[in-house]
Amino acid sequence: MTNRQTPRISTRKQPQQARSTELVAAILEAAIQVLAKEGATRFTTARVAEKAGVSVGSVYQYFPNKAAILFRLQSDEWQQTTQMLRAILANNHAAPLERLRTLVHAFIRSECEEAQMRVALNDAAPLYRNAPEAVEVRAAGQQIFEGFMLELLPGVTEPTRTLACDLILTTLSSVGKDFSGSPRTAEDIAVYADGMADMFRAYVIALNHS
Amino acid sequence: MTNRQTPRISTRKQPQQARSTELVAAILEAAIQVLAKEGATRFTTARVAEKAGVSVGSVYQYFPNKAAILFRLQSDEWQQTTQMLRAILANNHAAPLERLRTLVHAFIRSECEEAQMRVALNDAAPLYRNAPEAVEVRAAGQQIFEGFMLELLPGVTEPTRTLACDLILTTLSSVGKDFSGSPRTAEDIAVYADGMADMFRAYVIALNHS
Amino acid sequence: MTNRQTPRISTRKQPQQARSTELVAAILEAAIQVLAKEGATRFTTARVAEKAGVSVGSVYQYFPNKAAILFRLQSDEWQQTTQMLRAILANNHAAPLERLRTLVHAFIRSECEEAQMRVALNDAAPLYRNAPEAVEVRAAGQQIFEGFMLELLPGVTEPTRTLACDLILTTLSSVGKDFSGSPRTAEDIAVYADGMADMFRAYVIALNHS
Amino acid sequence: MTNRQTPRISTRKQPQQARSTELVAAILEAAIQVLAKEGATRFTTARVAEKAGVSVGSVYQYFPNKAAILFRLQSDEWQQTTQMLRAILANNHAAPLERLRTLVHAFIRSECEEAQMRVALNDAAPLYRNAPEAVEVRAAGQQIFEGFMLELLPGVTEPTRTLACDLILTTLSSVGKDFSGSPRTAEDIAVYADGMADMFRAYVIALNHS
DNA sequence: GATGAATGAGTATTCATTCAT
DNA sequence: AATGAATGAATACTCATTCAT
Repeated sequence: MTNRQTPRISTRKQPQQARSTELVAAILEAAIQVLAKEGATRFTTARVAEKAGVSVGSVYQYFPNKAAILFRLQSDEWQQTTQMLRAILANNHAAPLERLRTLVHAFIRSECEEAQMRVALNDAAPLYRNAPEAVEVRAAGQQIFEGFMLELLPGVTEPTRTLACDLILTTLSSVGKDFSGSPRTAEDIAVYADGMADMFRAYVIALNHS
Repeated sequence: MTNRQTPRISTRKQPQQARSTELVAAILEAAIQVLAKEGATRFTTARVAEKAGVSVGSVYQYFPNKAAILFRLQSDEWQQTTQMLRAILANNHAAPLERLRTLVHAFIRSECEEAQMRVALNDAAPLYRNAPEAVEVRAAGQQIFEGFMLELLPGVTEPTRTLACDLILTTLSSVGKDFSGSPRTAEDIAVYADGMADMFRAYVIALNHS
Repeated sequence: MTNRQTPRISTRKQPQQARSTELVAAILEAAIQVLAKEGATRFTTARVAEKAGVSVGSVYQYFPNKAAILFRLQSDEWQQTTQMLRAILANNHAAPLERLRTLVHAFIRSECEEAQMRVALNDAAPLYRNAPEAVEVRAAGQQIFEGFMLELLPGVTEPTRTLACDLILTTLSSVGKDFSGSPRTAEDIAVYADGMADMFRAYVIALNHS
Repeated sequence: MTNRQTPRISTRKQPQQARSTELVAAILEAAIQVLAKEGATRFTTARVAEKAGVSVGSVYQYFPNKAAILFRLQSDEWQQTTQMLRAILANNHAAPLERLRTLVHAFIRSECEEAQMRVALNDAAPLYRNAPEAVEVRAAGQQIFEGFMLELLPGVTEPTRTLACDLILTTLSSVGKDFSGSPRTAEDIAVYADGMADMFRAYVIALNHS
C-alpha cells in the first residue's frame, strides 16, 4: 500500500461563542442535506457552503478539510447511537435478553432513518475511516456493550465473551447498514429486527448452556 | 436524491481470441494491483493501463468504462465464491450444520485473502453497485443458499426460512467484509469463523425447535 | 437524429465588480485571439485560459462551459450589429432605399472585419446554435428590421412583406458571411455591397409596383 | 493564422474493379447515414466502417482520411446539383427568367431533401473546405451559370454580369442552406423559392434596363 | 486486399484548498 | 472573522490513424 494518506481531522478550533456554534450547526445541517440530495461523489465543500449560506472560507474556518465534515457527521451519529444503546441497556427493569431485543429494534430503526444520507456517508467512509479519531469513538461504543455482555453471559469465559460481543456488535452494525441500503417499511423493519434478535438470543442462550 | 446515474457496465466485446483474453486478464490483474496499492480513489483507467503495459485505448477496447472493470473484478469474485459455496453445500456426506460451519470458515478465509484489494473494491462499490448486472449476480448466489436452507430448516414456515436465509447470508457477507478490513492471522480467522458458525448453528437449531 | 444535446449556456455569474468585468473581458479577448489564430477545432478552454493569463478554473468561474464563451462572442457581435442596424434605419433624413443601401454596406464591411475570427466562430456554431438564448437574440434583430420593412413596403400585404423581410435579412447575413470567408479589399467590399443593395432595391421596387 | 492544416483529400486509389466500387458506395452510403443520425461531431471513421459493414482499415484503403469521405459526399452532391442546373438551364423552350425560377425551385427543394444530413455535412465543412479539390468543383458549377447569365443579361457589361452571377449563385446556395436548416413543408418551400425567384427576376430586369 | 487491435495525444470539466481583501 | 476569487492538478473517455497478421 503506497501513497495512502490519513488526513488530520480534528476540528481546527473549539467554537465557544454562540455565533460559531450556530455556524458549525448550519454547516453540518447543510452537509447532511447535500449528502442526502447529491450523494457522496457530489459532496463538495462548495456545495455545503452554499447550502449553509456561508462562504467556503468559513467552512474551512471550522473544519480543516472535507473529510473532517464527514467525520463529524459520523461521529455525531455514533454518539447519538451510543447514547441510545446506553439508555436501553441501563434499563434494569427488563431482562437482559429483552433489552437486547429492544436494542436491536431501536438500532435497525435508527439506521433506516435518513437512510439516503447514511448510504452516502458510508460511500464517503474511505475519506474519514482511517482517521485516528474514528477508532476512538468506535472503541467507546464497544465498552458500553461489553459491560452489558457481562450481564448477558455471566458464566462464559472472557475470550468467548469478547468474541460474542464483537460478533453481535459487528453484525448489528454492518447487517443493519446493509439492510438500510434499500427502502424499508416499518413492518419490514420490525420483522427483520425480530429475526436478528432471535439469532442473537439463540446464540446467547447456547453460549450460556455450554 | 437527484441526478444519480447508473452506468451501463456490460463488457464491450467478448474476447474470444487468445490475444484478447490475455489482454483482458492483464488489465484485470493490473486493476487488482492498482486497487491494492493505490486504493479506490486513485484507481484510474490510466493507472490500470500503465500497470498492464497497454494503452488507455486498449483498456477501453475491452471495458466500456471504469466501473466495468471494477464490476468485472467483483463479478469474478462473486462467481468464485458462489462456486465455492455450491461445492461445500453439495457435499452430502457431511451433516447440514457441519457444512454450514465449513462454509463459514471457507468464506471468511477467502474474504481475508487479498484483503487490501477487497477493501478498495468495496470503497469503489458506489460506482458499480447500482448496475443491473450486479443485482443479477447477487440473486444467483442467493438461490443456491435457499436450496440449502430447505435442508437446514425442514420444518420451518417459508417466510421464516426466507428471513433466516437472508439474515445468515447478509451476516456472512457483510460481517465477513468488516472483519477482513483489518489484517488477520489464520488463527484469528479460525476463531472468528467458529464464533459466527456457533451463532448460525444456535439460530438454526432454535428455529427448528420452535 | 439521436442523442443530440443542447447545452445550457447562460453566464454563470453576473460580474458586477470591476475585477470580474476585467477578467471576463480578458477571457473574451483571449477567446477571439485563439479563435482567429488557431481556428474552431483548436479552440479549447485551456488555450483561452492560457492566452488570457488566468487559470482554467477562472474561465469556468465565469462561463459554465466552452460553448458559453463562443455564444457570448456571437451574442456580443449580434448586439453590436443590431445596434448598428438600428442606428442606420432610424435616420429619417435619408430615404428608405438609401438607408437600406447604407445598411448593406455597413453590414458587409463589419462582416469583413476580423473575418478570420468570424469564420472560426461560425465553424463552432454547432456548439451554441441550438441554445435557447441564441434564438432569442436572433429574433430581436428581426423585429427591428420588420419595422423598417413597413416603411419600405407600405402597400404590400403582410405575408409578402414578411417573406421579403426574411429573404433580405437572410441574404444579407448568410451571403455576407460567405463573402467575408475570403480576404477582401475595401474596394471589393464596396462593389459587392453595391451589387447586393441593387438587388434588394430592385426587389423592393418590384414588390411596391405589383 | 497558425497551425491550420489543409489536408490532402484526393482519393487514394481509383477503384476500377466492381468490388471496389461497391465498397466505396457502401462507405459513402454509411457515411450519409452516420451524418444524418449522429451529426457532424459524432461522425467517426469507426462508426462509418461499422455501418458499412467493413473494417476501418478498408475505409482507409479508399479514403486517405476522414475529411476525404466528407469531401466526397459534398463533391457528389455538387456534381448532382450541377447536373440538375445544367439540365434546367439548357432547356431552350422556356424563357431565361422562367428557367431561373424553375432552377430556384429545384435547388431549394433539393437542399431541403436530406436536410439533416446536409446540416451535418455543413457543420463538418471546416474539415474539407480548405482542400484544393473543393475549390475546383465549385468553379465548375460557376462556369455553367456564367453561360446562362450571358443569355439573361445580354446588354450588361462583363464586370456587372460577373458580380450578378456571383451574387445570385451565392444567394441561392447560402440562403438555400440556411433555409433548409429548419424543417419545411412543400408549401413553405414553394413560397420561399418564389420569393427568391422574384428577387432575382427584379434584379435581372433592373440590370437589363440600366 | 482486408482486418481490427493498438495507440496515445487531446479535451472538457471539477474541486479541495488558499489567501488577499 | 468572513469572503469568494483564483488556482491547477487530476480524470474519464474519444478517435484518427497505423500496421502486423
